[in-house]
Amino acid sequence: MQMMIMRDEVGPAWRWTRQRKVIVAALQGRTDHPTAEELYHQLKATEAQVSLATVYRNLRALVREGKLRELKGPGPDRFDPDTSPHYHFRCSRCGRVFDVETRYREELNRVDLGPGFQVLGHELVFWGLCPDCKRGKEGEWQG
Amino acid sequence: MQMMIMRDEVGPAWRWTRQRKVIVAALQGRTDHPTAEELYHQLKATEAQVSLATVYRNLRALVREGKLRELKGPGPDRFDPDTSPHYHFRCSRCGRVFDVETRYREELNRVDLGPGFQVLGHELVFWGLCPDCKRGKEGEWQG
DNA sequence: GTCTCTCATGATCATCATTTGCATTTTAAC
DNA sequence: GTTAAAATGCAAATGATGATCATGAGAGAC
Repeated sequence: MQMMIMRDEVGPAWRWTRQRKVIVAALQGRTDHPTAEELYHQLKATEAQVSLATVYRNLRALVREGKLRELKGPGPDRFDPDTSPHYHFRCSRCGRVFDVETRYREELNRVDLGPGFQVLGHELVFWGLCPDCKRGKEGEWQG
Repeated sequence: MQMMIMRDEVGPAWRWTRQRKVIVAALQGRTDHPTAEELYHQLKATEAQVSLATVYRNLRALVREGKLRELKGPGPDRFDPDTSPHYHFRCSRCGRVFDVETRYREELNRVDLGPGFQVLGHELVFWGLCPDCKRGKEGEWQG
């Protein structure tokens, strides 16, 4: 299911370049929230070379337009092509990020933090050990 | 209410140096989750000078020992002397971080993310406009 | 107090993630 | 095709943070 990314007209004209197509396609092709660097390496292996700066520039641009989510945390930023409301689990051992579902989204969206605070959204991140790392407790780190 | 920070004996001996006293006191004296740099500037103004490297070293050391919390996000890390369970609100405009309370902590601690996942904790961060920034929507950024 | 052994500090340099400047190439529109 | 604005690639610049290493300072033994 290849979801097209369109662009509402704001700011300078948007050009659908070869690099942008490749970057978006690569990101949408995986569900593991890669870093810019990881995406860059993937593309480098392809015939469709893209510079690291361009990967960063385009990922940030897409985030600015709300087409991607940017996940902060220890280590480099990760990017999530799924902008629908959902939460994440970060493995403390291998650093990988997984999607998770909970039933609290509606409630948390309505939280009142007191007078004067305008809440526009929230992030919920669980952390612990992922199945792989829990199983191989004494083993090696998996990238 | 000046809370003492003690240390359980693990690793090399802990020396209660002048710099450590000053850093901890400065951090506990504020509730606004400062960055290492902000803390450094505050101390620089004092007669009790401390190098930036030492500020970082000691903040990280205290985090490692669970005496402080480290808040990730856009911009440099912030530090919270309050390690009791609570959540945060980050102003998208000025970047400041505020403490918030919700009634979901117990429930969220018990969330089951599926077989194999060992959940050790979670972070919940709300974002939006703080009272100051909401009021002065067209004004300047406040640091 | 003072000796001494570690550990901590300060200053600088190194690194990692990311951004930016700029000359060159592409795209989208005519 | 021509053309102007926008995007790219590369390299150098940043910003936040960690590491190195010679020097300084706690803390316990005497």
